[in-house]
Amino acid sequence: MSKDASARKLAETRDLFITQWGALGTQWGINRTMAMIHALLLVSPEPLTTDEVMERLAISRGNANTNLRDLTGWGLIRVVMRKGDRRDFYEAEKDVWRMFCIIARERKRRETEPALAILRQCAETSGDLAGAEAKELHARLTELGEFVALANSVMDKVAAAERSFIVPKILKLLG
Amino acid sequence: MSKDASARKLAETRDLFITQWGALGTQWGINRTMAMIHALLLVSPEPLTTDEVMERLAISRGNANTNLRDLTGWGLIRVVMRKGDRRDFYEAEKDVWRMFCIIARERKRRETEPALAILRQCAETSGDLAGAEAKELHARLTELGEFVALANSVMDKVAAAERSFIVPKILKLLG
DNA sequence: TCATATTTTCAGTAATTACTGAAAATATGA
DNA sequence: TCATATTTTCAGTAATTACTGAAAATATGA
Repeated sequence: MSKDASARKLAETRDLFITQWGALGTQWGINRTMAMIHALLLVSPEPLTTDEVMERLAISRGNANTNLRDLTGWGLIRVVMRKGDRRDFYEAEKDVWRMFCIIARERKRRETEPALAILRQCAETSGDLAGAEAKELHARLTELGEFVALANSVMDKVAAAERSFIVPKILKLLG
Repeated sequence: MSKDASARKLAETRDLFITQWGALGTQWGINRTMAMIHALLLVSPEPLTTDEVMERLAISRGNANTNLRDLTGWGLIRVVMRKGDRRDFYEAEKDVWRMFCIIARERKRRETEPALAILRQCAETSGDLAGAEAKELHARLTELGEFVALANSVMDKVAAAERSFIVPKILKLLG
């Protein structure tokens, strides 16, 4: 294979990954563009500027800017500077375990914590009411709340732990 | 508090839970109505018909039907029959551990399995290419793929395990 | 088999979310 | 300070997803 053909194949593979990761993002409830930018930076050997991201994905400046900021907010990518260049360069967090922790933390924040808050509030309200039905409702909400609290604390600890420490133990346990 | 006032308070608490659970659903990437129907059935002491669901949530028949079917497909609710009545009645799965297993299984199916498929495919493609960049890409995709495979198998085992067996052990481990 | 109850489907529309393109704001170096 | 590079914001629009309402399909009992 010629050098050109090889480079083309490489670019094609990257693009395939980016496209598919984008499609996957929609399943995860994060928007396609955000997932694609993340994929692009994951497989890019060098940090990229906003303009490079725009060009590679054929998206507008506003779109690129918004999603780059969101990804930075999550901690999945970060800004790096190059001396003599005033532009921001973005690179992806490439340590898979750290990626996992970031995602776990974010999901906990967006999913289990709000659920817990709702359950506790409704359990409290229903706790003040009399009658068999109210008792049953209260019991159910309390049980759900306790379960979510448990899930919450598991996620917390898993996300905070070091990979080397925790994973083999869990696997052994589940074996 | 009078009996009427008490009943009203109870209904209000249920409605609050339903509304908030619906709002939460949107964070989880499942649609509002589906989450609301689930909440309604979770706090309903009796199984409900499609018409009752429509009325309680003020939604159309088509919407109710679609979401009831989807929830049934997930296994989060199920159809029960009453003798002498030809309508379908729906009730929620109320065992929290079973609910958790169902959600874990569904998320694995919709999130980690497709991710794994993509990573494996792209890793394979990149494995056939020559050059330092291709090698690096291949290594990265392979690493990610292995991590996702690991997460996959953990989810599998957790979802399949019995609550009483697994939870205390994990907690102790993380303590 | 037929009349009726019940569920399912689906074309059209409403609601929501994502994106563009251009203007405003900010940062940098001279 | 000013000119220029760069980033951010945002009103308007496009794209996507959810919902309605009515019609079609199916199931039930007589």
